[in-house]
Amino acid sequence: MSTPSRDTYHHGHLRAALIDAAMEMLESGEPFSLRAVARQANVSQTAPYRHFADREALESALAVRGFRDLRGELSLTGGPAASEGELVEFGVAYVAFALRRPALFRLMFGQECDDQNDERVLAARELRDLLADSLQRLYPGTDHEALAEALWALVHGLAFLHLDGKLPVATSEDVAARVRAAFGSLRTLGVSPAV
Amino acid sequence: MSTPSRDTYHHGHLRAALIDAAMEMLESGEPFSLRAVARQANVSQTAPYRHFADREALESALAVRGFRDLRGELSLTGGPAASEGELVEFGVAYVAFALRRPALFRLMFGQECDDQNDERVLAARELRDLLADSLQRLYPGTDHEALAEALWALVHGLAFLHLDGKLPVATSEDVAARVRAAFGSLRTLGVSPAV
DNA sequence: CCGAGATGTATGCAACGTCAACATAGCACA
DNA sequence: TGTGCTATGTTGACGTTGCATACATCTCGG
Repeated sequence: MSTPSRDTYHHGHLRAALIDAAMEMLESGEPFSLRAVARQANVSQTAPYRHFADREALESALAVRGFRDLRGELSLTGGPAASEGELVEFGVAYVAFALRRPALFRLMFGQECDDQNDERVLAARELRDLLADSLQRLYPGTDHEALAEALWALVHGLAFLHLDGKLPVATSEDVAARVRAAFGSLRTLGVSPAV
Repeated sequence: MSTPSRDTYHHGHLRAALIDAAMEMLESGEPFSLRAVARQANVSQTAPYRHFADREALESALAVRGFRDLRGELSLTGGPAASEGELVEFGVAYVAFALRRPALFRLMFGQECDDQNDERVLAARELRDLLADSLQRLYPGTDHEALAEALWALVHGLAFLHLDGKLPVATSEDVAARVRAAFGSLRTLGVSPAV
């Protein structure tokens, strides 16, 4: 499956095969290296350099796929959230994604990344737009910029803190409940005396 | 300064010198390696292994110092926040720390860490306790757990998103203003229809 | 004063990312 | 049908990393 027939000198789908192999290793927990990826694709150690300038380029390709996947999981319909409850579930799905595919999530966010990679920047932007559209629909007339940042940061922070074991946790349902509780608790701020 | 007199065979303060050297490299942007750190401390490549079991142990030591530093910057007095405004400034300081010492912050959070390292776990816990104490004082009778998680996640997420360049940004004052705006915008949620 | 244990050193390994030089396959064009 | 160009894959090598083992040197308690 992952190893196309290698009876010809030319591989044919090397680029895709490399991404597949790298993603597979990433998901299975082992740290991926260019050499290991090449090995998995049944190809010489330096073959990847025909398709990726360097390791970072491969990582960006993985990140792009990650962003697309994440967006797909947030919004099953592809559109923005239609209710506040749905918005909260976006957050739940975001954190769930991070916990289910931790290595990929870290790769997408937890490191200095190539900001020159247009496709990668674009993919991240799509995610942000989905949230912005949702907020614009749900809270017309408010400061979307600030709210979008706050909510994204909230779920992003929850994801990372859970990932790092900084928050005590058990099952994935437990995590989901905590995400909802976090959203709910913010109302405490709203009804308290002004800053 | 960072290189104690090396006129004796035994270094004397090797452990501290190694941590200093590593921190210095980290702050100055260069990726630190055990070998490079040893070089900087004017010591053989394997000498660090007398003081740190492996690379991760050194990282944990750096992380511990980072947690202590961060806690000190959040609360200048050492105590919890006395007002909601002060709490917001905790958040501002948190994000500022992350942006001023990005490599250290990433080391503290942005990677799988050694949860077996007691000192490291403890240092992280101190941070969490500071927030919990503040909330207990400011909002008696609420669900501190959830609110603490939410607020920590908020600033943590803001820090990471800024670090990753996912949010457009300019000066550090700009960032501070955005953090305050993010806190403020959460009130929007509070006054909106129930979930 | 002397030997045991703490501390630092020398050497070497396997794996990594990367590069330059070379081999091969398939397509464009005659 | 043939010929050569270019994209693709291979080989071999360099310098780096983390780490382990065997060895040298110092310090201190008796």
